Amino acid sequence: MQNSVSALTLRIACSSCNLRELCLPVDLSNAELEHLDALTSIKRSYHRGDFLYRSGDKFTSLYAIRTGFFKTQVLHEDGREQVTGFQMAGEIIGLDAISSEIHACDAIALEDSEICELPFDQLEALSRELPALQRHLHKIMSREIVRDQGIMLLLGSMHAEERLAAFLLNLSQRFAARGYAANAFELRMTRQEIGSYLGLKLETVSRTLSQLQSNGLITVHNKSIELSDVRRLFDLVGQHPAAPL
Amino acid sequence: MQNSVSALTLRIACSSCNLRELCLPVDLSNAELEHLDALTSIKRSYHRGDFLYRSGDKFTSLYAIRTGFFKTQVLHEDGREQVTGFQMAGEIIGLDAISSEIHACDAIALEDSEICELPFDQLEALSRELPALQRHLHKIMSREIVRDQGIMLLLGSMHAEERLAAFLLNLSQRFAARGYAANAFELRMTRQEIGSYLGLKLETVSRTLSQLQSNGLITVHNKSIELSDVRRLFDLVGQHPAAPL
DNA sequence: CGGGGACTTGATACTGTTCAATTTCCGTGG
DNA sequence: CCACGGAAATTGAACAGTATCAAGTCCCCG
Repeated sequence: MQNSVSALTLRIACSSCNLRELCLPVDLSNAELEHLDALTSIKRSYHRGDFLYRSGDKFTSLYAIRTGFFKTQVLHEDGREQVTGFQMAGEIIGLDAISSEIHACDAIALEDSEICELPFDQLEALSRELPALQRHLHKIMSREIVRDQGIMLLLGSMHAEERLAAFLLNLSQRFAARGYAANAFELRMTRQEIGSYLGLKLETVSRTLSQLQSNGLITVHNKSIELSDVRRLFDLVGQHPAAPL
Repeated sequence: MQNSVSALTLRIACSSCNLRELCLPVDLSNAELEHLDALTSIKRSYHRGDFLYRSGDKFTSLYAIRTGFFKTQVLHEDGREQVTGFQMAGEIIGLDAISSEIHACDAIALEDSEICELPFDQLEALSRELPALQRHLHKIMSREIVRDQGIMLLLGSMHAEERLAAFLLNLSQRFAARGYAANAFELRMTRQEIGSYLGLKLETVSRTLSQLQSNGLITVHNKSIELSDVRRLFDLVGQHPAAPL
């Protein structure tokens, strides 16, 4: 479930791009696919630091990430901020805004990125016609709920070292699902952003990465990470391969 | 949004029970309502401690709580457990299972409760016919995502005192939305369950409640809570009336 | 090549945990 | 109705983990 990248996302975002091989169960006729293609005609590019949307913006569309990397964050009135997720190619962003029709968080590009805009009214209309699409949309939303609950578990009951192990393993699995190396990758976010996501201060993130390195579990050089002992990383998290977060 | 109890839930769970006054925006004809009533014919009762479903159970239905109080929790392989939410009358439970078609958490009654079972296949079919219902279902799922993100913020960046203030205010608002007293209520859960939900140990929960009491913000007698100074509770959380969590 | 942000590391402070001892509450059975 | 027993809750003292404050280094962008 973790490594099964959203089928809708990919089917949609990828009819016209390079991720088709990740497309999943949704079986549609060619005619039906044409409807989807019509729905997904709006493409857009963003540079690092650009906002895809801001908290308070009116909700109109979901966004499928075609390439690149985003973060979402909620800003508290008193200045506190919490990164609620990091999203990569093939993932859908904006689900939180459906409830109030106003975006509840900011979405910011962490590197140059391309998205496909999915007008939600049209998506709903089409999913009334296509039960497979409807089911898929529901699964995507449900998966987001499961993911969030995994993070609640992490924030509520794990120590710094375990949180970072879980975080790195999660990234690893998601990269692997996209055909990239599972055990060596570049972090797209700063220590502070990682810390915000994991409920830690940036110094603790830095220290803990150093500590994982000196224990031989990983190798760190700035933003480049190598997982040297995946086995022990899983042990730390207390799970065997195929984990939440 | 927090105090707007799920309309679908209520419309459904309440056509045949005593919560009709909370029913919300979904406008349906009588014929359409009959379909909903047909969908919601399965009622069931649970005693305190009963499982509504268990992690690993096959997913077939969502459940609308008609009366009572539930908790949901995820169990980690190494014994850790995390309470992911407390649900009360008018709320929908089971959304996390849609993604994998297997329940990802346990749902346990905290007091004698009644639920209305909503077979998900039928719900999906009906929502293809009724756009208002479809939209409503989407909003319910999205609201759950927003709620979870609020808890992430709480777990990631708040101190014990702030977490408890936010927790109590949230309960207060939800009771108020159901017509119960906002400033005096009984906790249905133990200190340990509160602690698990808030990422604290039960001793810390106890100590912090005592501390809030001696500062004059609340009055505690076992499970009975009185909010003596809502103003300052909101200040603690760093928000003004109408808050997440 | 210069400058500023990002990162690392150390020393110290503080919040929450852990361990332990009591007390209180509540359901059960006499 | 009261007495009993176990779970729940409170409180204290010592401890652990993370935050905070501060200094210095590294890296990348312009």
